[in-house]
Amino acid sequence: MECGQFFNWTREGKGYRVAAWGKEFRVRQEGGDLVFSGAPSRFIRRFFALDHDPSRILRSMPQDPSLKDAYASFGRLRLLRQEPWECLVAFLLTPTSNIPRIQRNVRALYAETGFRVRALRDEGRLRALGAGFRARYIADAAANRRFLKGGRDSLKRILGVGDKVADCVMLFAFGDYGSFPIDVWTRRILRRLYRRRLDDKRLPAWAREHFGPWAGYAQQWLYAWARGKAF
DNA sequence: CGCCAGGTGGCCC
DNA sequence: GGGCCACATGGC
Repeated sequence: MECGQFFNWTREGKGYRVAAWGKEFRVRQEGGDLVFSGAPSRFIRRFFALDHDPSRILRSMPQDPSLKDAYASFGRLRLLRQEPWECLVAFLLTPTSNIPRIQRNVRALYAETGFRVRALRDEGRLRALGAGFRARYIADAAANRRFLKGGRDSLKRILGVGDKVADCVMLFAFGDYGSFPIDVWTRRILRRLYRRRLDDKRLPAWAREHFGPWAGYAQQWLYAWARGKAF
């Protein structure tokens, strides 16, 4: 919940209230159990990707000390299966923002519009909610939902969708688990730990190749690990 | 107050 | 295709 892949939640008691796939439900972790209410278990298992096997995913990658360390701290996280439109709207709010602000913007947008397309076409309203220059991106996306398909090239026709946002939507909503989104953090990580001399432009392809078909998990472990370290 | 933030589009050459 | 830079605002 807190590792920056998904933003539409609030803390509630010992757990979270979550809004996803047009539903609202509660979850909390108790030891190895996931306790929930407000949604069917079938949905919960799928959303939280409980069918994924993190240790097997780790073993599918080339091992190195940094990756093992990141896995030791964050290996229990899962890549959630997000609803594509909700995921796109959230990540259109991310450029040159920060996690607390993104989450606040996502929650305000959800509270105000429920992510309904008609409401999100109103750029002025989005600005009033604090989206800043990103308001235009979302208004454009709402007017061009036909490009929201499981393909990078189609996604990138939406204003505000570049390599990074496209990779996030492919990874978090379309199940392209080899996707390795490059942002300031993951760029820093890859440069410092793996490929100091490689062009920025080549990093996404390099990471996909290096970590393999589950590279997205490596990305998420390393991201969570580095973010807590003044890396 | 100044720097940075899960980048991108639109210029310029 | 690469190198700038504005974008709108909050966190720290």
